[in-house]
Amino acid sequence: MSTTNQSAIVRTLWTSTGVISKHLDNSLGAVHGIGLTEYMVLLSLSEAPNQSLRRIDIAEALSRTASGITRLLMPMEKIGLVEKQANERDARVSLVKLTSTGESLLKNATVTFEKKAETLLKNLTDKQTSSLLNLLTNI
Amino acid sequence: MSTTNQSAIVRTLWTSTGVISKHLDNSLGAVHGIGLTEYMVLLSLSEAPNQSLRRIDIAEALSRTASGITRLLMPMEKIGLVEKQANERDARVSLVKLTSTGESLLKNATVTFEKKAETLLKNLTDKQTSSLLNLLTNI
DNA sequence: AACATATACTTGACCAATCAAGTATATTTT
DNA sequence: AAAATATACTTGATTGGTCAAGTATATGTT
Repeated sequence: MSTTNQSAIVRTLWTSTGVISKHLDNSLGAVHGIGLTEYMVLLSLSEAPNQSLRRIDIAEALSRTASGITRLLMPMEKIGLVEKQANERDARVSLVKLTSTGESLLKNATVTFEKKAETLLKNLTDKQTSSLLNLLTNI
Repeated sequence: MSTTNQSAIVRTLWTSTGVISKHLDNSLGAVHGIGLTEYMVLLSLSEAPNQSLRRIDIAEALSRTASGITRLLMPMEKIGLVEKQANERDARVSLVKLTSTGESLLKNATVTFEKKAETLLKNLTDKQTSSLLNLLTNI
């Protein structure tokens, strides 16, 4: 296989993800006042044990830097979507926990997210969708 | 099909593209001093007739705003990768043309790009690769 | 011909994220 | 136990991008 094919994948991945992300970001922003990255933070927290994570873990999960996460969380904390918690065993870490406010916002935002995702991928058949998901997780 | 599946695609698309983009951006930056977006600009220009495009067309191609493109091109012009050209028929447009410097940098950068793309997608078989490309272009 | 609207860009103010450096705490080595 | 190193985070400076508003030119309408 020529590398050209793989380059083409990366290129298509980059452009299509760019378009998709912008649409989602705009929808989430307009309807719920949060960006796509913030949505991903809430999602990560909701799936974590005790709905709380260390900042680094969030950074890792979203492929962002620790400082990026610090800055991202500040306004989220201010509007009460997440809250800080100390870690008893390690004074360096400050855990981030999903609040009930954050949880209910996430629930609503997920409706928007899913609706938008559906329209963005409406060109794919059911079979294609699951096959695509399968391939992507293999990367 | 549940929308959950489509959400999962978008999510996977977002995270994996994020990781991939960062790797490519770092490689291109370290080796050739340009970012991934700049690489995409050069690529678009190289494929355009007369290797020149209007700023808007670049913006369109990369899903960026016109002002974003203006700012992106400034340093590229300064280091001689692209050059401004007037359009005789329409004084509003300022065409962007790939220079020979830009072209040769693009050629080198493409080697890096393809090598990196190959290692990033090494988990996929040939069949999977073409099937993935096929699905992505359907979006 | 004059006026209104649309298009192609640029600029100022802002935002999200990065990197490099700094602080505080934990862990490992000697 | 002390010193060196590693980890978790924060902060200042910078970058890449956005949006809103402005300028210049082109096109459509009366």
